[in-house]
Amino acid sequence: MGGSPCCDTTALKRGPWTPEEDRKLLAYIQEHGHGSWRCLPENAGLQRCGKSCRLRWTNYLRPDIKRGKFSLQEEQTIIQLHALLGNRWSAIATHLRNRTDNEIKNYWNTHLKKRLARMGIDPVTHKPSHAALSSPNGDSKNAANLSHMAQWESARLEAEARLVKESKHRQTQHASASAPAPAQLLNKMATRLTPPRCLDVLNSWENLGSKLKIGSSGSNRDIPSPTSTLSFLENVSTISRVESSEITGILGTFGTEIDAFGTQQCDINMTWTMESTDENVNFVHLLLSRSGDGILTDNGGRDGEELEDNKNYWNDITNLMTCHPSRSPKL
DNA sequence: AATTAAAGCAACCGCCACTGA
DNA sequence: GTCAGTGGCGGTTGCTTTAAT
Repeated sequence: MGGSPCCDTTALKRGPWTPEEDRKLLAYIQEHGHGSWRCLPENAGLQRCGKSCRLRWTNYLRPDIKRGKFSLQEEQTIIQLHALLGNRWSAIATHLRNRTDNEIKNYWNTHLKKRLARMGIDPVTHKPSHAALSSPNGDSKNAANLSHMAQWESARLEAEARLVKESKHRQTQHASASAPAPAQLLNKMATRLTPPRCLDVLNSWENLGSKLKIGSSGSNRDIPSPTSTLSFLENVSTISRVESSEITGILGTFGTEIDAFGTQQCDINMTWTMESTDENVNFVHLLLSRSGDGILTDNGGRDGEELEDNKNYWNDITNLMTCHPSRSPKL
């Protein structure tokens, strides 16, 4: 783990943490909180620098950390957010409860990036590789994808420009740090001027989902064993001239940051991911972007533990789409 | 069984943003 | 406005484990 140390470490230990060090750090923080990381090592009796203690706590010892295999839902969320946010691992981590940015980053680099590459998707740009674009029967689908991509990109870029203008004003109004709302997330993203990214990956992931639904060879050990009727759909669509209050009605009960949409009529681009069986809708993730200003919101990815009546939830969404048939979803 | 290569991941560093003096 | 201290983030390293030969 190369490079020069971050501080004077002549008397400080480096490298892997021992169980005894973990115990000391855990016990100290549980009793006193971490307070100043700089002072913590001495107070806790550790021969480590504060930075090392903070890293060990945030990436390993924190009691709310979820460890182990990533679920299919988590993988999809990471890919979708990476398409929007790029390598903003901490921002992505705020959307995956109990996963650390470091763990997500490692998982992306060791699993997802390679898998996307095998699927013909450039993991940096999230655009299809040349080979994928020139597939014999993909022209019409790609054209539709490009249309949606253009809508998303347009909305996102508009939002970035607008939010850069507003950033100074917002900074004075949002002095207290809390979990970032999607608009705040975009604000932070905008200040770093991320390169344009697209959402072709969603469609390729859909293809993977379709293969999984049909296949029973079990060759892909990364995917949880499906039930006999598991279906998995992803889509991007645009609802025209919808009252955002209609969407509020659907999402409001799940504590969504729908307030960002206000109450006026607007065009809304909608990306959704769902997983269902005959009996249940196990997971629904909605990502909405208002055309014009590109304000984003989502439902955070709702799973079976959170959705009391998943089928009704999904029915509400599909009914809404049906009421706006001009660009209804391809189900 | 031994060796080598690849994968996984914890931990590190440098940089940057924020805050208060 | 400037500067130092601090915490957080993203990129990277290198040790350990697993798979392949």
